[in-house]
Order: sequence, then structure tokens, then C-alpha cells
Amino acid sequence: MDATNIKPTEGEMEILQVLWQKGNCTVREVHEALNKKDSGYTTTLKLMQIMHEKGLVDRDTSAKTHIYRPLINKERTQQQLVNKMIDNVFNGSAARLVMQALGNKKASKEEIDLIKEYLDKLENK
Amino acid sequence: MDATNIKPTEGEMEILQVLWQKGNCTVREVHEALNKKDSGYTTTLKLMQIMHEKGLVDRDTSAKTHIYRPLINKERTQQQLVNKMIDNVFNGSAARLVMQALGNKKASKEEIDLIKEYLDKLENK
DNA sequence: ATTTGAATACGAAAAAATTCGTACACAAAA
DNA sequence: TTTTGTGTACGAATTTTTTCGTATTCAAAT
Repeated sequence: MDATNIKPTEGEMEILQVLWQKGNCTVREVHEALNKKDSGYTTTLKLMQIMHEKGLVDRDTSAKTHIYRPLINKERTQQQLVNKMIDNVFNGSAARLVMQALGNKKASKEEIDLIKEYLDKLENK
Repeated sequence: MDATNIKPTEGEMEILQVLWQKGNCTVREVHEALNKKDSGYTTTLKLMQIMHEKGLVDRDTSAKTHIYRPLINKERTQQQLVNKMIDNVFNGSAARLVMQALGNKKASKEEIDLIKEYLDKLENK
């Protein structure tokens, strides 16, 4: 199966987040990074094994402790999910999504400036 | 059960979209708006009945054909989902989400201008 | 050599979400 | 009146996702 069009589940996304951020990881590292109090180590392990089956991650099994790394592209995956959300939640309007995202308390002054910069760049080409 | 903190499933979101857009609807109207070739009428019906149980929608059963309307707030729900995505997919950065959303082909010149306007408004207060 | 601890493998249970078959109600058309 | 079409109700099957129990392996500490 080709991983290009695969939509990771929510749990898988959480794991991918860690892998994208920290690079190669053991299962334990991921599990600890997630800091899940509500599910055990073997759950994370199983999830990562399934992700391997699906082709979402690769792993090095040469040592006893396996090392996982993401196989799918971060930006492309994010784009897919954002597009899906635009369609699914904002009736196809990217602008609406953006405004909703900016209207919340998570958007700090710095972030807003960053975006203005980005918009200027977008416009000047 | 209080619907405030409920996270609609994907299927439920699709239905809510229609209800938010069109206002009061029959099941058939929703089903047709969704234009799902892969699932039947009773599936949509059942989903909407479950949504009623959960308190996501209300319905008028006085006539034979029931009329459904959304009970949860569109903006608040969108906000919840966006926040979740920011955390879950963009490591907590709203700016990243926004840029990803704007970087795609769905963001037209008009949309970008809209957002600039919005940002100016945000800044001037 | 034995024990202990940390790791994987894997089947299966549990939970969540989706889908559908079928029964039944009722109004309108034949 | 009978038939037909369009509804709802609702249990159950299916599918997807998450969770875990248990067996096993292996290396390091005792």
C-alpha cells in the first residue's frame, strides 16, 4: 500500500508529531514524549508497529531496541489535513479557517507579525 | 449530556456543515446535499438520530417528516477543531497552520486580501 | 548460572464510528 | 380498499481504531 494518500488516525498523528520533531526515536522515547497517562507502553508500541505496516514509518531493527523514523512528509501531511479541514469544517474557505485560527488566544502578537510578513512575501511574487 | 465539549465525529461534521449552511433540514435534504454514493439513506438517518441523542441537533417531530436543526454553535465548534489541529498537527503554532493553509492553491488573491484586512483590524485595537 | 528488567511480537478484546436490513407507520395514488 | 412510496425506529453487523495481556527474547546485574 502506498502511504501517499493515507490519512493517519489521531493517535498516529500524535506519534508522527513526535517523530517529526525529534527525528529518530525509540518506542519508549515516543511514549514518554506523549506522556499518556491513560494508555500503556504496549499501546504505543502496537500503534507504531501498525504504522510500520502501513508504511507511515520505517524502522531499524538491527539492534534489540528498534529505532523508528517518519516516512511520510510532514508538510504534505499537514497540507492534506488542513485541506480536509477547510473542506470539511469551513465550507472550502481557507480564509475562514485562517481567521478562526487567528481569532483565538493562541495567536500572539509575534505570530501575527510573522503572518503579515508571510503575506507580504506572498504578494510580492 | 452537555454538548459543549463534545467533539463531533467526521461524519457528524459533514452533517453539521449542511445544517449550518442550509438551516433546518429533513434527513433527505441532508443526505442529498452530502451526495454520498457510498452509503445509504438510513445511514444518514441513523447518524442524525445519534446526533440528536448526543444533543448536537434538535428536531421537530410534529409532522411525519422530521425537521432537524443544529444545536451547537458553528463558530465555537470550528474553534475547537482548529485548536485541536493546531495542537495536534502544528505543534501548537497557529502561525504554522495559517501559513500552511495559505500556501496552498485554495487561497486566492481575494482571500489573501481579506486576511490582510482582518490582520489590520486585529492590530488596530 | 540465575534473576531481573526492558524490549518486541502478536492475538484478541474493547471501544468508537459507520453502515445497513428490516419492521412498521402513514398518506396519497390507483 | 389496496398498493405504493416515503418516512422513522432500531437492533445488529461491520469496520476502524485503540488498548492490553501474555509469551518470548536478550542483555546486564547479581
